[in-house]
This record gives sequence, C-alpha cells and structure tokens, in this order.
Amino acid sequence: MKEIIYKAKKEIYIYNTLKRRKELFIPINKNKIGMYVCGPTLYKRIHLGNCRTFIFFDVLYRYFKHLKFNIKYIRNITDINYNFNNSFDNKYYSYFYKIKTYYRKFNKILNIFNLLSPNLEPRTTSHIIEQINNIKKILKLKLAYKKNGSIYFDIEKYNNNIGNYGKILNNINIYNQFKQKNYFSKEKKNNLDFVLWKNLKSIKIIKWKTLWSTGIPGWHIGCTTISNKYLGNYFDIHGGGVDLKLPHHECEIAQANVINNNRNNLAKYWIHTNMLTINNKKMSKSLNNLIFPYDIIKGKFKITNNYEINPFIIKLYLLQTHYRKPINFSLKAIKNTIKTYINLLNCFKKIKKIHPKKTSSNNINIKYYFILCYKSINDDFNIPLLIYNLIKINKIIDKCLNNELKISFYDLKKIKKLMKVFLIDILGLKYLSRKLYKKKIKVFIKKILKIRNEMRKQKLYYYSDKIRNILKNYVSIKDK
RNA sequence: GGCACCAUGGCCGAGAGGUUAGGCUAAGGUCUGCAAAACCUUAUACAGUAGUUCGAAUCUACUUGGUGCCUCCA
Repeated sequence: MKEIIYKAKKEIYIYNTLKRRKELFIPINKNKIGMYVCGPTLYKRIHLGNCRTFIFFDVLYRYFKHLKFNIKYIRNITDINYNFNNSFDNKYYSYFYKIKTYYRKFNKILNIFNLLSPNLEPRTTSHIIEQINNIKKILKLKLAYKKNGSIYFDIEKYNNNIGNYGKILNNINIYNQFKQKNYFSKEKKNNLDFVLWKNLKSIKIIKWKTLWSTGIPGWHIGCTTISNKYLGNYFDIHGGGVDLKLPHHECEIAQANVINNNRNNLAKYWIHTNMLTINNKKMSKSLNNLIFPYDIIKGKFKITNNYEINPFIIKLYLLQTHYRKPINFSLKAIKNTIKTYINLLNCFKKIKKIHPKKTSSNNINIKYYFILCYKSINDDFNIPLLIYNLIKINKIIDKCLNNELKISFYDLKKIKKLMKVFLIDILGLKYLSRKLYKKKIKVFIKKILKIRNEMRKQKLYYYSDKIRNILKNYVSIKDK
C-alpha cells in the first residue's frame, strides 16, 4: 500500500491555466504545499455555483492530505466591498451584523456538504495595514498613481517595465480594450487600470483613514496581500472560478510581481473551476437565476417524490462532471445521481453481508483497482473517472454478494478499505439514510389509506384504484 | 472581434485508443384480480468529412451546429 501512495504522489498531473496544459505536479518545497483559493464575498447567500468550487478544492485538500503532503490551505473571506458596502445601512453594527449572518450561513452550507475547514480563513478587514503597506510599495515604484484620493494601478507602465497583464488568458482583446476610451471611470488613465485604494469620503460606510484619503482597499489587493502573508510570495496552487481569471487573477499577478519584485506570477499552478450553468446560462445575480443548495435539499424542486434530496447527492452530482467542464443544472441529472449515491454508499452494508471464502479469490486484483483510482485522480483530478471506477468496483461487490464471485477475507478487507479511502476520505461523502416522506403528509396519507382499505373490503376496486392513482405521486401502495 | 469550451441512444448523463458506465423510458418475463412495486432479460449510440492506427466515441485536421467569457462574479 505504502508504495502505491508513494508512487501516486509523484504522478499528479494538473492542468495549469498559466501554461494552458497539463503539467506534472512538483511542489516548490518537497513535501509542503501551499494552496490559496479565492473565498466568498459576504454580501449574499452562496449559491450552488459557489459550492461547486469549494467542494472541488475540498477534494483536492483531502487528496493531498491523504497522500501525506504537508498542505496549508488558505481561503480568504472578503468582508468588504465597494458595491455591497453601499447597500447596507449606515450604522456600523448593522454592517457587521449582516457580515456575521452571511458568514454563519456560508459555514452552515459548507458543513452540510462535509467540507473540511481550511487551515486559515483570513478576512480582508483584518489585513488593512498590510494592504496599505503593499499599496505604498507599488506607489513607491511609480506603478500606481493618485487621482482624487484614490490609487490606481498603472497597467501601461507595468506592461512596459515588468509584466504582461493578460498572461493567464493570453487575451488579445484586452489590448483592444486598452485602446478604447475609459467609460467606467473618468479617474482612470486607462480602462484596464484597476483600483488599489478607493476614496469613499463622501459615503457613510466602514472605511479607513490613510494619507491619501478615507476609504477602502480595492478588491484585488486583498487576495495578493493575504496569500503572500500566509503562504509566502511564491506558492504552489492558486485556485478559483474561471470567471475570476479576468480581471481578478490578472490583477493579483500584476500586484504580486510588483510587490515581490519578481516575475513568478504569484503561484506555480493556477487551477480554475468551470461554471455551473442553468439553461446554458451562467448562474449569476444579474440574470436572477441563482439556485441555492437549501432549495434543493428542502424540496423546492420536484425532483422526485419518494426521496428527500440529501446534501451528499448534490455533492456527488457536482463532482460527477470534470471541474474544467461547465455543468448545466438539471433536475433529471440530480435524479439519476440519487441511485448512484445509494448504490455506492450502500457498498459498506453489502460488504458486511458477504461471507468471505478461505481460498483466495482468483479474479479480483484489488491492488490494480487501487492504482486505477489513484490514476484517475492524478490525471488532472478526473473525479468523474474515479466515480466510474468506483461503480465498477461496486459491481464486483454485488457479484460477491450474489456468490457469483468468490472473495477471500483478506481481499474483502482491502476492498472495504478502498471504498472507504475514496468515497469517505477523499470525496468526503457520507451515508445518510433516506427519509421516505415528510411527517405531515405521512399522517394524512395514512388516514386516506384506511378509507381505501375499507373500500377494497367492499370490493369497490374502481374507487380504490382511483385513490391509488392519485396517491401514486406521494406513496407507493403494496396490497397483499 | 478575440480567447476558450461543447456535440453520446426516445431522454438525462459518464467514459479520453480495444473490454457492460449508470439512471429514466420502452419491450419481454417472474409475481399478480388488474395495476403498482420489486427482481430478471433485452433494445437503441457516439454531429459530419478526411487522416493517424492492426483497431477511433476517444488522437489530429477541417466543416457544421451550439455555448461561455472578455463588465461585479465561484
């Protein structure tokens, strides 16, 4: 076993957005990994799309831990933002109260998905001094300019002297925009320049006093500052959703290269998770098509009548598509996942029922399946392939249960370990027993069924069948 | 315009060179008063064209159709 893990550790391939190809994963410092993921902005509940990203990086975190890497996982909390600052009441307590509420909700959702806590969840508001210092550094190097108390990053100067803004995307269109006139802010020299410090003197919100003005730091400087503080100025993995590639991640890189006086582009591997779409449109606030995990769990959608959708079904559903592909939200797909979930997670019950033979099994090579599973994950975290393989192994368990295959005590133990390692430890799934119907309906239906039975006694089959048809959506009736 | 991505059966959805994904549905069977449920069996497939290969749904090129991003966003 140990040598399998040892081997797996050395054969991880990651699609690096920076290079736009799969690369062998070699940590900067031997066994240590630093991973930074852009966390939530606490101005609304997190939706299913947000969850996808966090669930995916949780699997990464679990996997690296499983491989005995010494991993430090940082996920920041953006608790300040120019846009939502405005929407809150002017009183500070109200602002903090809202932030606290959203943070609690955020944690609650991640808990029901059984996500591990990152090593640290640093907040933007706790790192104001560090951010101001970083802005000072950029100003000193004359790669930023002041305008009406706000500080802007100067992309043109940056591109001439240090870097190549737009490197991650290699987006030529950026330069077309570059030439366009500023229509977002008259304060900017160029359209691509982004704010490092925003003067908000006139608006009554939470803000800080500096030499330049009273205001708040820009969004991008927060991530650069926090990741550098806790992971150093060059770390292994930087993750986030694809929609953050531009401008957020480009800005982070630009800032980091200036502050650290290098061209490391902040992190060695950049990983981007794709979007969750609905009707092939991106889930976003502006389109008002957000879906929240609780809506599904609490049965807002009529996916199925007999089961409550538990969070792990949703989790499995989100993991069933490769992270670089978009998922189009579909109730049917979730419905399909229910069976997959039950089948897979039932394997432990099945294993208990199997009577192992003394003679060793002839056909089952469990080591091979272990390697197969590790290989799946190692190929750019191909979790769908992993799940496919686990379904295969589950079929073997079925065959053992039906005595179509003989299995030795030793092999059974190994197969149990395999399922535990991949389903529970790495994917972070749990078995939750299904609830057939809600209590209220249960009582109501029971009463109707009583009447129906009386009808059947009187051989009024026509009416009893009618009732059964009506109830068919809520309960399946088995007559003896 | 640029940069990406996608195309799988009646439907939803995996699969990344050879061997059953899975589910829904349909047909047949077991069971049964009829159904339902359960179980068993069976069925239909990889957008098109060319290439690489002993072998392509899978790799390459082109074509067609569709989508996303380029503006706060996971």
